[in-house]
Amino acid sequence: MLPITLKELAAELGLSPTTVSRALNGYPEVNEATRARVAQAAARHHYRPNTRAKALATGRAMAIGHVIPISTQHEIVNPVFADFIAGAGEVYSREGYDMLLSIVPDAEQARTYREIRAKGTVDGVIVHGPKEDDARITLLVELGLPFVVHGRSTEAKVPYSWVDVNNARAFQRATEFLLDLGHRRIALVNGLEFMDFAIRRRRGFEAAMAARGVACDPMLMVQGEMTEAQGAHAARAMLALPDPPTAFLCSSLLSAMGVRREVEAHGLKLGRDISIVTHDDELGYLRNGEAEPIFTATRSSVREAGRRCATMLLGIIAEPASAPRHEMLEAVLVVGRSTGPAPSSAR
Amino acid sequence: MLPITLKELAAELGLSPTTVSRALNGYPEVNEATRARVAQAAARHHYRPNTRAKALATGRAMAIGHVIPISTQHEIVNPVFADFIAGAGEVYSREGYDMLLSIVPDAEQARTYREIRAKGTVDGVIVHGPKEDDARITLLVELGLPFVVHGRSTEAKVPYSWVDVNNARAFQRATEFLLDLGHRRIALVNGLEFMDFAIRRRRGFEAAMAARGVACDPMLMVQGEMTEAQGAHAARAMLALPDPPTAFLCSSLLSAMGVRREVEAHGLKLGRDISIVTHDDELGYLRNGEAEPIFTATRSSVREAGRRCATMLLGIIAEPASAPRHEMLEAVLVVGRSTGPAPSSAR
DNA sequence: AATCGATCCCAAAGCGCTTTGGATGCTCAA
DNA sequence: TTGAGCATCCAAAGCGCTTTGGGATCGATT
Repeated sequence: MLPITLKELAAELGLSPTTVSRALNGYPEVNEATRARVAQAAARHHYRPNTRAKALATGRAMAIGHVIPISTQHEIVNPVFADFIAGAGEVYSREGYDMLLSIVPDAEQARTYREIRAKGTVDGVIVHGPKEDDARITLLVELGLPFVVHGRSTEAKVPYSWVDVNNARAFQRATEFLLDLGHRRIALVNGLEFMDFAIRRRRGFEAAMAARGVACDPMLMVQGEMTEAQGAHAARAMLALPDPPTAFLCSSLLSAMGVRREVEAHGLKLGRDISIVTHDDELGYLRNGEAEPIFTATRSSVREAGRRCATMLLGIIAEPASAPRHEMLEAVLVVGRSTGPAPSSAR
Repeated sequence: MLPITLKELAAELGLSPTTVSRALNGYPEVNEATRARVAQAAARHHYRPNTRAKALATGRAMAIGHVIPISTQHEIVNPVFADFIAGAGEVYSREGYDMLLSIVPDAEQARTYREIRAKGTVDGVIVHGPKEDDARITLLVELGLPFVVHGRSTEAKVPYSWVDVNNARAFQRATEFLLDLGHRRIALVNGLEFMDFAIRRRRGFEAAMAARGVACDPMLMVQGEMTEAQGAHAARAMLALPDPPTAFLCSSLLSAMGVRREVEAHGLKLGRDISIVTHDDELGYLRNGEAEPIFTATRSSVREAGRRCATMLLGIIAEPASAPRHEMLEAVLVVGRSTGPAPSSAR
């Protein structure tokens, strides 16, 4: 059962394809009575214009590309990606856009963007997981393909549009919060520090420590893929130190869960013996408690970020000549049961 | 900087578009010398045929659609989805296909498939998250859109192609394993039981219990969104029962982590006081330990399932008249540190 | 009665590609 | 010498849609 075409629909109605097209696209030069007739027939047949033909005729693909980097060593897809996509997808489907996904090893990113541009399958792209100095940004500017970066690239030399969480401030505040509770031995369990967000988080942490004249101990700072295992490993190693941390600052709920496991395995009690603050992306399947948060956390919805990115990109596509846009999301610090005053003297 | 078109390329080479097209597509009726010239020029200009035009001309979109249902109550995107997509994406990019994503509330599924079909944006679709009696299957058959279901739909009345894990057998074996260890009070922490996989898992569990003449206690069976919180909740409630379980069978690593947390919070030791077996989808960011598994688990890579589904679908598209295809993946039971003999008498 | 504007509709071109059905030489056997 | 056969190439149509540039029709205006 082949889908009905515009021409067939026109034939059935005794109209020209032109008129049917205009009727359906809301042009004024068509009688309201015939427009109604057309609309009715279209609905009856479940008619939808063929996207490929429409795209070819209009020059607009009505599709947005998401190029998801996949780290070649670990073959891991960033777990925030599903939620981000869900947020962006809401916006796209509301605006009649399709979403095109490419999951591409780091090494092939440039080639992929070139191809996407040449093949003309999308009107714009979202850049995921920017590094500190990300070559994709220059490339995309050069290619003239509209794009929005989810995150930033500190070292980028050209202006570009982005939506980002204020990672530095979030981690600075989290650190201050722990310092205020009397903690001095604070561990940082961070993401991979070639990722821009991870660098900013570390800087925020360091800035807060420096401002209070507390030294950062390299032994208490790790980076890595943000998994449960990472958190557990880090905690195990650090708790075995002669001068172990009294608090952990984690970049992800999964890491925090790993830390918690190890903490409890040591017979220590969370919020009394050891404090944990974590960043919380508010992933659908990984909630930080319900009404009351389990972990004290810097919270920022990655799904909302997806919505914002998509909205911004569609705006840019609608107004290509406009200046680069930026949107900074502030994480809120929510206090849960995982933090408490530093254990006074005893150790 | 607009991408170069076939016509322009032809003009530059002093050839007709026809010849250039044939040269690039490997048709025999073109001189090898000119083919080389064409190929070289194409490479120099990073030429790629415009997908929309090509699709329109050939009638093949060279794209596969994934329609991801989003449960309207919880707004949760199934966490396995990222890994599945990654697996499928590998296959697509290798075969020159694009991947189109629609994230759609349950209620709009039918409309979405209709639209996808009419708009002609894809050559086939993957159906995610089948229910016990899934209307999408009949609809897709009726629409004549090639598809593969990831999972099965027990009550479906028409033949269709699927790739599935043998969920029943996996959970049956897991249950037998626990029974062999002497457990009798076994709790099932399942996914939502309108999902086909969850039903099969329950049946496997029940079959194993029945075969040993052990009664299933409804108080020890819960279903729900498979999150850490779910596991913790379930465990808390069940451990408070007068006759608490000695073992938990979980449908997801996240649930299992929740159960573990609650178990440890009760001062019980995993593998000695309480056993846990879980299903493990081998998600990239949620590994069940490294060399040695943490949880005893029925393991089956969802990423591999993605690869299989994609491969099958491309096969069906290449050979549309062929009979429905099926592929059953067997989960392996890996033994970790979370299981041990049922605590003898003491309670 | 002739002109003019609206109003409503249509023919045809074009988007960038593939593909059908030749056209043009050139070689080689009869 | 001729025509069959082959190797190479090309013109043009067509995929399903939008859009440009009119063409009717008709009531209103002069």
